Amino acid sequence: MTVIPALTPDQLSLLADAFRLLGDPTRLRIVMHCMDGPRSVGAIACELGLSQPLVSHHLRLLRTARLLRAVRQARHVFYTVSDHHISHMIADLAAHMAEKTTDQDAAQHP
Amino acid sequence: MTVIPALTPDQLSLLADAFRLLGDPTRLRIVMHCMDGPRSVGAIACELGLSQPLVSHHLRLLRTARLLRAVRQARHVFYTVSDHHISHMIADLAAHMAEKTTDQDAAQHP
DNA sequence: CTGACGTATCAATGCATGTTTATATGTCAT
DNA sequence: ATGACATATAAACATGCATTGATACGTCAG
Repeated sequence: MTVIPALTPDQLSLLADAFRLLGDPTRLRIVMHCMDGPRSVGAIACELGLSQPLVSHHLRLLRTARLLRAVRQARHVFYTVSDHHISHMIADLAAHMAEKTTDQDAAQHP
Repeated sequence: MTVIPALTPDQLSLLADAFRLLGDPTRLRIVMHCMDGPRSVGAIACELGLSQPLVSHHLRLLRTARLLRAVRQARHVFYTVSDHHISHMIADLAAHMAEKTTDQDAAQHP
């Protein structure tokens, strides 16, 4: 029973957008990969086995939503998780999933 | 730079699913509404101005993903957030959004 | 300036999913 | 059992979006 600070419709929309962006496995992998330190677009594409345009597209979405931050360095653009809240939240939930892999079929109807 | 406990593909998928479910504004409203205490399907539909089948459909998804927990009581089925991690995570990010509503257009390209 | 490299954009496609309408299942009173 | 209420399911429709392939933009070396 946690108290929520009564969001405006705009804030709710932003919050949902953040969750929605993290809801795609490809994007989630990208974000989590950027949590280990700054990564260039090409490095992400290579290390995760994704096409470069796809990575760039997702990075644009994540950057626009301020989940990732871009820094240009010579010809490369390095991406980092922009906010500690984001990293912590993902890490917490990831840990929670990692320990609680009882994984019994979750389809019990009341 | 937060460390992630190296998820398996299954765990990654589950994590992304959780985020994806929270990524829909309607579902997010439902979940946040259930954080104030147990709510029946009809109450949720009425108080959030949604159709009953739509609420039931979303509740099914949230229940299957173990984000919400259902308890039958007479003719009513009450839904609650099943895990403290979930509530805390949403509350934290909601607070983070609520304070950081500078809301300048986030489209600065490097 | 020209070429090579890294990144970003664009158009097209195919699949996933949120919503509605109608109907079924289940539970309690009389 | 019958009727009323609460919830769940099904089919149909519409929309959104992830992915690909081709191409354009920007940056540095020679």
